[in-house]
Amino acid sequence: MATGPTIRDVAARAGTSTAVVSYVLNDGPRPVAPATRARVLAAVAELGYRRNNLARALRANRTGTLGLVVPDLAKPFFAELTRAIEDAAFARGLRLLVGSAHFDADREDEQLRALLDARVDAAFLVPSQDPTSSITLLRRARIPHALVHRTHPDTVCIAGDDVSAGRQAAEHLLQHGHRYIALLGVGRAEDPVSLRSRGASATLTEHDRPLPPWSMLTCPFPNLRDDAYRATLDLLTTHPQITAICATTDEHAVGALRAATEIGRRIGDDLALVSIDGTELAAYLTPALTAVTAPFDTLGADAVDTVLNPSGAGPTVRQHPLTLTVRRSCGCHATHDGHRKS
Amino acid sequence: MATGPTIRDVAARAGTSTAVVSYVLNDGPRPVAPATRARVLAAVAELGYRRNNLARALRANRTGTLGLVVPDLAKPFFAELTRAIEDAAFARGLRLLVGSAHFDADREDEQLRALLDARVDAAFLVPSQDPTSSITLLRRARIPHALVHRTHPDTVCIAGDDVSAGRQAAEHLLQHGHRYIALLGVGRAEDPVSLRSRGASATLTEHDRPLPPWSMLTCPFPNLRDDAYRATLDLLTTHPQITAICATTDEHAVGALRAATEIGRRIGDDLALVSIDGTELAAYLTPALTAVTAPFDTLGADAVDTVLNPSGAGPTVRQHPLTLTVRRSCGCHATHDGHRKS
DNA sequence: ATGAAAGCGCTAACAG
DNA sequence: CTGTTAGCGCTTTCAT
Repeated sequence: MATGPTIRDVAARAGTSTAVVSYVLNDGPRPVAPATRARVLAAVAELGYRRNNLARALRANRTGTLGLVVPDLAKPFFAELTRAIEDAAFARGLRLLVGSAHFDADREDEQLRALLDARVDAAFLVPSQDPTSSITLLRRARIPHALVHRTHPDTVCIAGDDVSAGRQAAEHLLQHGHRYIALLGVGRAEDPVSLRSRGASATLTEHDRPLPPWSMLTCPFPNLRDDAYRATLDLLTTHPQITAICATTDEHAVGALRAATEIGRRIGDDLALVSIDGTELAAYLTPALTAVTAPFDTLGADAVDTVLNPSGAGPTVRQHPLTLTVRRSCGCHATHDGHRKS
Repeated sequence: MATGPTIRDVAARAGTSTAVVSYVLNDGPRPVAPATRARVLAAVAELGYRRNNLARALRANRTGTLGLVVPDLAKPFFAELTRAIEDAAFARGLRLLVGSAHFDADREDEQLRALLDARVDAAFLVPSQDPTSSITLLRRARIPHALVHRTHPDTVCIAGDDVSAGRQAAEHLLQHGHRYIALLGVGRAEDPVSLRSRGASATLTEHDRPLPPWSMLTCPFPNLRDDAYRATLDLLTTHPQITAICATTDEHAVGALRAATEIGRRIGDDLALVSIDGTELAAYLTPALTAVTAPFDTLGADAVDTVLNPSGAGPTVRQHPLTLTVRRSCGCHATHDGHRKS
């Protein structure tokens, strides 16, 4: 409650008006004489004055706060994305409000409304399901916003180039000489899993290694890990000739890794595995996962910059390339921290 | 900029005053006649009025926002803790502002100041290093706050019972009949790693299995994983008689798992491993890690409740028990999702 | 270059 | 039970 000194106290101590103090504090919009400015700054220092951002926000209609809603803050991918966005926001002097939607559409809606009530300057959303109604909500709130890690024709989206990521993963496996390759993924509509699957599949077809239907394993959302586990167990049992697996997310890969291990196949040795995402989890696993890695920091920075400059250019999808990080799981003899050794 | 309808618009439409509208909206502090209340609510609905929390906050000196600073939002433990705290805050109608300190004291200080500038109602901190100066900052700001996952005599702390967690881990290993047990941990001062190490060590000593000095592996912070990897590699090479490892965090365990695997020891088979933390990462690994699991949701809920009711009782440490989750890495033949099978 | 003053939208005395 | 009104602390127009 001891709200500390106000701009009036500073003005009084500096022997000037609140207007001038404000000009000094904000470097404008009007000029201030050097001598006055010095007195103001001295007063600020002596009083330990800190501006009340609430009042500022009310007046300026701008809070300096951004908002982010993800399906689950604790999942490695979203956690890393959150860190990246927070870093970018912090670097620009902004704060970040976060919320988990628990993969639930209603909860996502509530979280979004909470952000709007908090009067965030802009909002980011990694939608849990079909983003249509969320986009409508955001549009009606007339607040700058962007979809992250997911695209939709009606708004601005910051995403990875997932089709290319799928291609890279498949290509790497092809370079290893694999002929029997399975694909873990095939999600809904235009989500990353689906795009990556499409890219991988296209590449395999182009190299005369079309995926037989039985080797395209569909894993419902959001129990990716366990679904991938079961699907892989099944596949390896019925089709032992498989020598390589392309996982469309690290979670899929985790499930595949467990299934393969239980069945006695050694990943990186007699079974190759390449993943897509490249969260730190991929580096943690044993063997470390070769993965097409998402550019988290770039995504975060671009997301923040994009909502900060509402170019008004209408819906767009800003795509950022993912890059291959070679570790052990593909069979390359790389060191465990990702540097290729042979 | 289209700030939407204000309380005045609602008052006008309902044919009453702003005061009454406010009373209706806040259920007090004064009573309102049912008929009037109904008219107000109708007006609110018709106008799609949403209260401006900025103005409310400025007036009430209460933002409805909590703040959290952790060393790294993307690390599994902190990510899960963040989710838990956000869930608890959301359940109580509050928002959460987050910040990463990057394990840096100065950055932590900046993040804390950012929270204060945002006028959060209360703040949580998982300190990156010695929390003394951060505590001073928080105290001077006269804002309710709590340390989480770390204790300090000068303030209120929400933590796990880490000594007991260490004991539980060691006991489980002893029950398996292991005689040569190594300990991965031994952090600084009173941090969780150090407390867990102390607990484990005490239990081993009490059971006449004191840890020889060479089997207590110190892993500097925050490169736990790689340090644990190197330390374990070293230990297993020089002391192959070791049959069990007690890791004080999941990150230590990840490093140990990799080292053991590279050296040809099979975790859960000819080398037992028990970890402490129990993040989802533990369940993801192959083999799944038996771990003494932190009660994230309880910690989050208690943290929020504690700062919301500043009991004024002065510094305390509120301790919550961790519980053993048996999976594969200890040698128990549990199913992969943690249910004990034999 | 500076000061006075009008609000931003809301809450809560204070008066009926 | 309800209306009037004074601010919360700040920014910014309008004077000077």
